[in-house]
Amino acid sequence: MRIATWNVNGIRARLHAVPAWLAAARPDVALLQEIKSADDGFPRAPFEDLGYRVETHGQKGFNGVAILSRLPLEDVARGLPGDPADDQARWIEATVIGARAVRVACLYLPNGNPAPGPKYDYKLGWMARLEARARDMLPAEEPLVLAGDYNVIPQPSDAARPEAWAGDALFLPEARAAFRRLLHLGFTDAVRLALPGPGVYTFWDYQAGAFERNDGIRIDHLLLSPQAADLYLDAGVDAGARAGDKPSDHVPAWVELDA
DNA sequence: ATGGTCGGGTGCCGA
Repeated sequence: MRIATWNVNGIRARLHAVPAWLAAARPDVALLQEIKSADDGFPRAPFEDLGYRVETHGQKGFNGVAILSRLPLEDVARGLPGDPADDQARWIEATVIGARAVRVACLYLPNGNPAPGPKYDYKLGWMARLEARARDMLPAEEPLVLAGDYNVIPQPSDAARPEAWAGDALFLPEARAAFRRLLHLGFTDAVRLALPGPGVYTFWDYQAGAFERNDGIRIDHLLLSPQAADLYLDAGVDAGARAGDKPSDHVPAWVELDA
């Protein structure tokens, strides 16, 4: 079972790039973030025509997440628990029925800039709720993949120019510590496992020719529970997706499980 | 030090 995560930065703006990538890469499951679409505005047909079921948790204009799956889905749940007042669409989870059943969560973690400020507070609060949700899910001892745009640069080696990110909400100590707390519950960073060296990036700013200069950061992650890590086969990043026409500012990251 | 680029809720906001 190959599971990919991709912040598409607007699904309607990506109606060439995303179906073309799915047709070429053929992941079993694609977890999409920043669809920037309400549920009833999501263009389902191009994906259903490629054999994918479509489950969305959208909102008008910004945010929004979706699960595309060529395998059956069960027990779809929308919204990160822990704050009934939070109406931002950033979390959807489902069980994928392959040779093994795998629980997947698709997340779009808040950016948090400018920091300090209310947006950074919202980010840290959201990360505390994410840790609580993970603590709730782990005792089931089923293969679990928490994947998406984490908006966290885990280490200096995950940025081409770490000094440029000092003071940014993606790289501040509290956000990185919250990411480590999540990892230390027992998760494996799949892309780090496959590609431990520096220079592996999933995002390049649209501005100032960042991609051409390879001035990137690694902020899209696939975290594997112990039972999912036991099924790990391979992982990677498809940086070629940034080179086509009208690309997202993020590229897909993926993991292959023996499931 | 400044400005640079996208997508969408639009002539501004979030990233």
